[in-house]
Amino acid sequence: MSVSLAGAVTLWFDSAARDLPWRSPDTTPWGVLVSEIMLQQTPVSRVTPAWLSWLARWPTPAAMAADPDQPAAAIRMWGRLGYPRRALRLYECAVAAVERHGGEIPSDLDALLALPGVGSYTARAVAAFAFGQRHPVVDTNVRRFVARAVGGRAEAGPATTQRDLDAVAALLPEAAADAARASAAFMELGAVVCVARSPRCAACPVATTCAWRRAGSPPAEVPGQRTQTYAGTDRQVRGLLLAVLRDADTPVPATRLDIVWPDAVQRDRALATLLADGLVVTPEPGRYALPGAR
DNA sequence: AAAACGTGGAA
DNA sequence: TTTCCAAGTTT
Repeated sequence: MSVSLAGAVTLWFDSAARDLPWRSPDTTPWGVLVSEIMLQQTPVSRVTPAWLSWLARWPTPAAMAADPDQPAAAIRMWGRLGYPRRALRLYECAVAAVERHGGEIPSDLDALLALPGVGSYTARAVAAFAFGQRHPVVDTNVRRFVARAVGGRAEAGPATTQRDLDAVAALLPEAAADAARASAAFMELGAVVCVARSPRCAACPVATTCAWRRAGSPPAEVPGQRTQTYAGTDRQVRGLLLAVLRDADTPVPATRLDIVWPDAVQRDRALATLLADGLVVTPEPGRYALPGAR
């Protein structure tokens, strides 16, 4: 073997990396954290404009924490990225940074893991991409790429396990900066070449050594998981309700919410979970608003 | 450990 | 038109 897997993929990354704004060398750890939270289950194409707007308005955690319109402003700025609880978590991260870390995003992995909405993936991504540390960064792209290139399987398991972390850690170069770069490269390859549906193996820098290809590109073992329809779910109703409040500049009466969904039982249930999540408040009986809205 | 949690674009 | 899927986290 002339060059390691990480080396080959990193070399490819050097010329093929997309020019994403949060990859700019002057991006702060806060900017990296914002990107990682936004990218949780949301495609790059939709995140990019939201990230630019977010950082323009709140260039630091302190700026965000001090904004008197929070957290309503965060929820509004979040727009339609989906999973709006992430907007709340990001605001809470800003507050935590100010209260616990002198206004900075911490570099320590355990301190990162203690931030709201920051799990195993996001904490390691920030530690690696913002601080250049050597940690396995394992997201769905990396799991899929490693499952194929190393494991010879068409698909990865359903969730990130300690085994996944260990497997990726074993692939990383020793030098921290190289390891962080390799992690970004693995993710990029999984995102644009080693994709889920029709992998573009002709464009892959490690196609000749890929265990899955060597095995004849066998199909996935399990056909597929549940289809998970969206129409008619509580999720859709929550989205409709929150959209009304996002677009309103004063607290709205219940009648404004009643019209977005005909089933009162499901509507009330969705509203109750929004209240429980802290995404909606009742400033006065019978009226609803985003938290902190003035 | 399974299920909840949004949204929109591509196939 | 329907299904798949996108840099996950939390309970």
